[in-house]
Amino acid sequence: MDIRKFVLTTVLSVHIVMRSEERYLKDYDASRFASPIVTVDNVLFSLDNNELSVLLVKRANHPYQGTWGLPGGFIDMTLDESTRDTALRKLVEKTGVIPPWLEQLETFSGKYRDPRGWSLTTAWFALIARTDCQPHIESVSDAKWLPTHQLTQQTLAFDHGEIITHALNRLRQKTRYSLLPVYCLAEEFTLTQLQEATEIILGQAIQRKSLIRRFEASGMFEDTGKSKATGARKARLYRRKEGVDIHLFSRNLLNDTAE
Amino acid sequence: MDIRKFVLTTVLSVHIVMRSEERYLKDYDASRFASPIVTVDNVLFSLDNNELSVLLVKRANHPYQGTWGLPGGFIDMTLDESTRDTALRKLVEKTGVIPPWLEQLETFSGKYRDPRGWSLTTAWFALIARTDCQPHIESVSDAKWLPTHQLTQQTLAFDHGEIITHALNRLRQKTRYSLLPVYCLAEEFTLTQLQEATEIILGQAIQRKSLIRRFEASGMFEDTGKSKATGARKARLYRRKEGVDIHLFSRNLLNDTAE
DNA sequence: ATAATAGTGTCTCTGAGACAGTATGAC
DNA sequence: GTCATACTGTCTCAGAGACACTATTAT
Repeated sequence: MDIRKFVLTTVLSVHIVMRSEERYLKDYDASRFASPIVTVDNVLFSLDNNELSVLLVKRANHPYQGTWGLPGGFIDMTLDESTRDTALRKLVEKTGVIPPWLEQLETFSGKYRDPRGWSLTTAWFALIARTDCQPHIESVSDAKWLPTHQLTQQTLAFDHGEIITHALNRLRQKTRYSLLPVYCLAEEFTLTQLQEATEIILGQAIQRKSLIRRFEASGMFEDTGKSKATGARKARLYRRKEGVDIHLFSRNLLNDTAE
Repeated sequence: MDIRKFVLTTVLSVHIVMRSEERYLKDYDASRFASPIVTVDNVLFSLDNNELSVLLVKRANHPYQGTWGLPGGFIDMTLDESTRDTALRKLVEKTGVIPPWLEQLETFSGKYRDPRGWSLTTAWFALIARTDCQPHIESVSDAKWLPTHQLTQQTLAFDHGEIITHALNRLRQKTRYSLLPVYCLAEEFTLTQLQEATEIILGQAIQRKSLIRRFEASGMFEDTGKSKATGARKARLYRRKEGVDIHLFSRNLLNDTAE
């Protein structure tokens, strides 16, 4: 960007109208000012078949009609109290359930990212266990899971490919200093499942011992008392404690791998 | 939020109009749909007099006329190619210079945060050396620096107090795993200045030795060959290397202090 | 010389990496 | 018993915390 034009920009002289705020608000017409197109999009990740996938929906409307894109849409100002509500509403429409992890990713904006004109989308990043949403998704014909390693082959609407890449980086980074991948697992899970989830996301093996140390130090989990057979010795089943926040560690895993 | 209402929400039946995307775009009228009020705000931090301060401007217009708030405003869709441009344009208006650090913080949205109605603001987080912008700011009567420890006493427009709190948390967190505070220093700086900046931001003393280890390991800086007298032994002056990205460390400082 | 600030050497301590060793359960 | 998977013990190693030590310069 050429920033010199900004340096030369002078402060606009402000026409101060002297009237009460009350009266000002009464007369205020939100449609007076040209406004960008505002949407909300979700990057929902899930694990299955040793793959990390992202949920896509086929666009029913223009622009990019028929192209795959992220599940999202316009804010419903009567239903939604914030863009978080919009994100949740759209996710529930497509998956039938509330994802156990939802955080704001980043807002993408620009003159050229939407053919209709200047646009802005607040992107959210979510995790879910595949089994918790698979039945609902299979009932909808216009939704599919895209394995992230096929991202480059798939043409996507708008800048959704770029948004997914940002979300992937965030997921990988957070996996190095938290146990975020548990939110991709079923309610009750084994340490081996958590290890596999972590390894799929990071794309490389980790030390089980390091995972166990963190698991215990986090204080986030409790033993269900149950165990699960997987062909050999039975593995203990854990669950997340009620109302416990995610624990952030002060060191990263895999700190040899350059950032 | 009551999420049951979302679970009950059914997918709207989509009226698929069969016409070419080209024709669709030609007929597209962005003002057809109700849209939230969209703005961009900046949280600009700076250090002076052993204090971390944030830049505020007195609002010239309704709503909150006369109240202090963050420097920001509407997107100019002809000037700005993205909200980053909007953020920069507003910062240059108020400070006269481009800040050496600018990153997106978060987007705040909601039905009630602006009395005019449903609104959304993309907040940006910036750092600058006080000396680089002080002359310009002093020439503008409607701008001031608010020391962050006085945040609770100051009434601010909209949810700007909350936004500043988020930015502060981000700054403190990043200071623990990077050398972000250098962006609050002049072009040429001493290690002691960097240490003091870090300590002001974190609100506690750090080990100079740890800072030096990180400083050397980061590869971000070069010796200017010059040095600066401060009353006793002269301190070496360093500067940031041209075009070098910020280095992220794999461990945090102060990891005793609970997250 | 003294005081003050700049910078070094080196020990401890935490937690990740590595990997050998033990436990459990299906067959 | 064997074999596969689950789990533990314990060593090494990087880098933060702590703090004593040396270096430089104005007075």
